[in-house]
Amino acid sequence: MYVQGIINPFKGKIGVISNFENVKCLDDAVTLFDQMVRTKPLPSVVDFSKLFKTLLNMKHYSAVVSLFREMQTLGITINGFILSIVINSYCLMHRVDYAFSVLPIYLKNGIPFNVVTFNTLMRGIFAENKVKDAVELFKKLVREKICEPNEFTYATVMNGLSKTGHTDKTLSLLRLMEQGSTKPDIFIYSIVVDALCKDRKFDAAIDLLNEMKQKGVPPNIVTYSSLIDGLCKSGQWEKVKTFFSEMVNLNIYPDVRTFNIVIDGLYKEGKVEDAEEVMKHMAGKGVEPDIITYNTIMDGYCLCGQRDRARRVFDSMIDKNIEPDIISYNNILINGYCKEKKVDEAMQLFREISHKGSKPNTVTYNTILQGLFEVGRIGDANFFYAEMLSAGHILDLYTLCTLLDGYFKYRLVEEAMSLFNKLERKMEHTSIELYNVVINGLCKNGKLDKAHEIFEKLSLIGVLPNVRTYTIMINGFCLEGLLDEAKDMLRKMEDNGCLPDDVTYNVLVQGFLRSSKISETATFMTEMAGRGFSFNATTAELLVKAISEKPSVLDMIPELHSRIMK
DNA sequence: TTAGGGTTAG
Repeated sequence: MYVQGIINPFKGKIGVISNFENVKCLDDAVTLFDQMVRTKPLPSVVDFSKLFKTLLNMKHYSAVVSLFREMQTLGITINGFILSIVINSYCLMHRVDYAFSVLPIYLKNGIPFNVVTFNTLMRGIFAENKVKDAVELFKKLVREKICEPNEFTYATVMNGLSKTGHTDKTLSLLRLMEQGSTKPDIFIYSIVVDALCKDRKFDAAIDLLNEMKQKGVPPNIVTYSSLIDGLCKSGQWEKVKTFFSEMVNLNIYPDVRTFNIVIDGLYKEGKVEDAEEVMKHMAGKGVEPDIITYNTIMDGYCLCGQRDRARRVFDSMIDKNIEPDIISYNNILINGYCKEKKVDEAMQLFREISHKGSKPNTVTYNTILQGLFEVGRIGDANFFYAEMLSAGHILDLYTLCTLLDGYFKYRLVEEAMSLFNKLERKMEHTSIELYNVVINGLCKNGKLDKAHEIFEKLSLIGVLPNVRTYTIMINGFCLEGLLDEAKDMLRKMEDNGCLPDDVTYNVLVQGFLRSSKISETATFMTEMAGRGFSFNATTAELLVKAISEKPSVLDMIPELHSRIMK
């Protein structure tokens, strides 16, 4: 029994007290809804919005929509709270078009739009990667004074921008806010710190952290976790320790998320023992592992080639009554099968998952798609992609990159370009990562001119090349023996404030070595050493080859000499 | 006394 009628002695009428905490699943919610609509007098609109919020939290977005329609059919009063929950549901279903179609309902019912309406819509637009549309809406709100943007508005826009690679714009908005009346709060600062870390601008992130302290907006657990994540991913373990201690000294205690971040970082670097040490520390501090901890551990073991151990962890999870989720399946079982090139087993498991109560998600599809391409089963990959589309699955950037990369890898340039052109026309997925795949694919298939053309177009369409884009172009030029162009590109990237990384230098060195330009190779190697970058396997192989063909190479490259001595 | 913002998986 979820609804209890009680007499409210002050108002003298029957009110409904609903215990929404008892609503555990979709059935409970629908039962409660049915009871509510039959109660006389009707429960308040507040009760209905609480129920809708509960459904939203349980991710039953389409249920929100259908119950909302039923309310309308029954002529039950609605309000702005309910409408924004409906808009949010559509947005979370990646149907921002339907979300917009809710706007006329405001007008019909005389409910004014407010800043929440637009914040929710903007988040939905960003979720579909329509950066330009979102920014346009933001500007329109400000320009036409439709509503006053608040901290939430800025947070939404800045998060959307940073997640699509526009860290610089995020930073300018921060500075703009500091001048204006809506001052940046802890959410805003945390978004910028995270953006800077994802952009590998750690010094800037640390500067901002200090700036926060000075401005009286002290960093919290999220800010520190973001920074620690960035530092883990870039292998700066000393700094990880520093900030870990710093936060504890400030009485900000690492939570399960912080620990998961560190454990994940350690496994990704193959530091299994350190990861286990951190887990012990975590247990000692009384922080309970969650499902993500287990998934991280399993993923970590798989990465270190200890797949059997991961399956143990899998079993122990079940023993501890922690239900494996779709990520557990994705990370260890499906991904494991795919890595072992046992795609049929992966497919079979994929079919079984839904019977076990989990639902394959986009990552599941992407993993299998990638697995199929990996073993060259292009026809099956296409078939699987079609299945994904017809099942109404959301394609993410990874899906598209996997498809394009797969096509290019098997020299299916026309298929790749036709898919890319279709995507570009829709202009929904303008992300540098997607362009990187296309530019790389074209370069590797001997279509440097076309690749260059797309590269040049990037700035016109507002997509910023990143270090990988430049490296891909440099590699493209090197493959064609156009070493001057490769060097020009290196200069260009530095002029544009994009610093070359170890991959860039390895690519350059390989290009010059292949053309036997030893003295220039030596120059780049010295630069590499100065920046603390090391050779990768391919570079080392080429070097060995060059030396065996011509031993004097060794003397021409002093840098190499000292390294070999070491 | 009901709506909208930040950190971890491929």
